[in-house]
Amino acid sequence: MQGKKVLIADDEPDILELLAYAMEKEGYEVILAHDGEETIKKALKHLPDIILLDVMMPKKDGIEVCRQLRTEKSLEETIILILTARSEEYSEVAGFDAGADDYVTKPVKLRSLLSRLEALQRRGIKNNPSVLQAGPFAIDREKYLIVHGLEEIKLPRKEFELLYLLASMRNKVVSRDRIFEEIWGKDVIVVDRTIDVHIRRIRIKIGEQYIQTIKGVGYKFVAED
Amino acid sequence: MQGKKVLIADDEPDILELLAYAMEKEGYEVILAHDGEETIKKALKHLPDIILLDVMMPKKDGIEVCRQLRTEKSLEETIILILTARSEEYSEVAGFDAGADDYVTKPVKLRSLLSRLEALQRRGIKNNPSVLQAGPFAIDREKYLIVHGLEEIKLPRKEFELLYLLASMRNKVVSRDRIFEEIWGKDVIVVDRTIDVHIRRIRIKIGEQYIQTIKGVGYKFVAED
DNA sequence: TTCAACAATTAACAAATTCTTAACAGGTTA
DNA sequence: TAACCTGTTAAGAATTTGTTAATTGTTGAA
Repeated sequence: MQGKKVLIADDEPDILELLAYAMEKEGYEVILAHDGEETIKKALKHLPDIILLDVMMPKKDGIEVCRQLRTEKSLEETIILILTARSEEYSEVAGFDAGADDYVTKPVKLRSLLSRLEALQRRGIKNNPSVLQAGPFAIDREKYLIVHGLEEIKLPRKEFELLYLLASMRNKVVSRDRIFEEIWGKDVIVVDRTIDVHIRRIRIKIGEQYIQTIKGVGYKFVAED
Repeated sequence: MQGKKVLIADDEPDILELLAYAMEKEGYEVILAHDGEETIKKALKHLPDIILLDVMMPKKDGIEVCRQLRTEKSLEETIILILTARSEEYSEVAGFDAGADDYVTKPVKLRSLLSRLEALQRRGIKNNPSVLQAGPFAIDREKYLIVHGLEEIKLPRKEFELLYLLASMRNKVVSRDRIFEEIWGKDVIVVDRTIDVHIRRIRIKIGEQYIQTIKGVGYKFVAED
C-alpha cells in the first residue's frame, strides 16, 4: 500500500500526537489540524484519503466541519471518521447525518480505529450507501429492511446481502462467480444450487419480476428509473 | 460569541442571583423573572435564546410555563432548560413532554450547566438531552431510569447502557461487535451469550416488543415516530 | 419441429448456526 | 448478612442456510 494521506484534526495536542505517531507507523502520510477552520483549509489543499475528525474543536466543531466537507466535490472519495468522547451522547451519531462514514469513541483504541478504517477502505464506501434506492424498493442496510411502499420486508442475512448486491448493480448482470465471491467469499465452498435457492426465496418475498435470470451467466436486478 | 440573551426564572432570590452572576460572567445578557407569569411575559417580550426554568414557582409552575412557551412560534428556536430539585419526583420532570430541551438538577453545578448549554447550542438544540425520548420511553441518563407512562423502571448499569445504546440508534441495527465495543470495550473479554442475556433481562423489564433480533447481525430497538 | 443437453426452478429435507432462557455462582454493595 | 449485579453455562428452540433430486424450461443442432 502506498502512503495514503490522512488528515487528523483534534485540539488536544496529546491525542493529536498519539494518533499521528500511530498512523505514521502504519504507513500513512499524516497532516495535522488543530481547529475546525484549519481542518477545512488543509483538507481542500491536500485532498486526503482519510480524515479523522474530533467532535469537539474550537472555531468549528467536527459535525459542522464534516457537513461542510461533504459538500466538496473534490472530497467525494474521502473517508471521514468522527472521534467522539465516550461520555458524550451516543446520539452524537448525528454525525452520520452530517455525512460521516463512521465514528469511534474516545479514548481511541488504536486497533479498533485501524480495523474500522481498513473495513471502510476495503469496501470503498461510496458504493455502500446505507440506503439503496432500487426501483420500488429502498434497501436499508442500517435497518436491515427492504421497504416497498408501506410494506416492510424482512430478509435473513444471506438473502439480504444477495439482494443488496444485485440491487447495487441494478440492470447489470452479476455472474454466479461474482456472487459467490461477494457473498460467500473465497474460502467457503457451497454447491451451485445454493444461489438458485436463495434467489428463489428472495423472489417469493419481494415478487418474481425483479430478479431476472440470465442463463449460463448469472442474475440481474431490473428496475426502471 | 456575541451576547446571547438568557432568561432565568426562579423564585428563590439566592439562586437567581447566583445564576445571574454566573451567566453574565459567561457573556450572556441576563433577564430575570420570579414567577411563572412574569416568565411568560418577559419571554415574549425579549425573545431570549435560552430560558432556565425552575420547576417550582409561584403563579404557574415551570412545567406549565414550558408547555405554554412551546406553543409560541417566536420561541421555536429557544432552548428551554428546566431546573429541578434532586429530591423531586422524576415524573414531575417528565415535563419533557412539555417540550423542555434538557434539565439540570439542583443544586446546580455551574460547570455542568454551562457545558450542557454549550452542547445544546452547538448542535441546534434538539439532541443532547440527558433524557432520550424513544418511542414510549424516556430514558434518563442522569438517574438510570426508564420512564414509561407513569411507571418508572430502574435498570442496573450494564442493562441501562445497552438499552440506551440501542435506543439512541433507534430503528437501526446495532451489530454485536459494536455493542461489545461500546458497552464492554475492546479489552474486556466476555462470552458471546452475555449480550443475549442482558437483552433478555431488558426485555423482561420493558416488554418483549421493543428490541428486535436480527439474526447473525445484531439487535434493533424499534419505535414509531 | 423435435430432441438432446444443459441450466434453472422448486419443494422437501437436513445440517448448521444463532438465539433464548433458566439456573447458578462469584463479586460487590448496602 | 442479604440483596443485587454481572457474567457463565448448557439445554433446547428457532431460524437460517445448504443439499438433494425430481421437474421444468431453454437452446441449438439435426
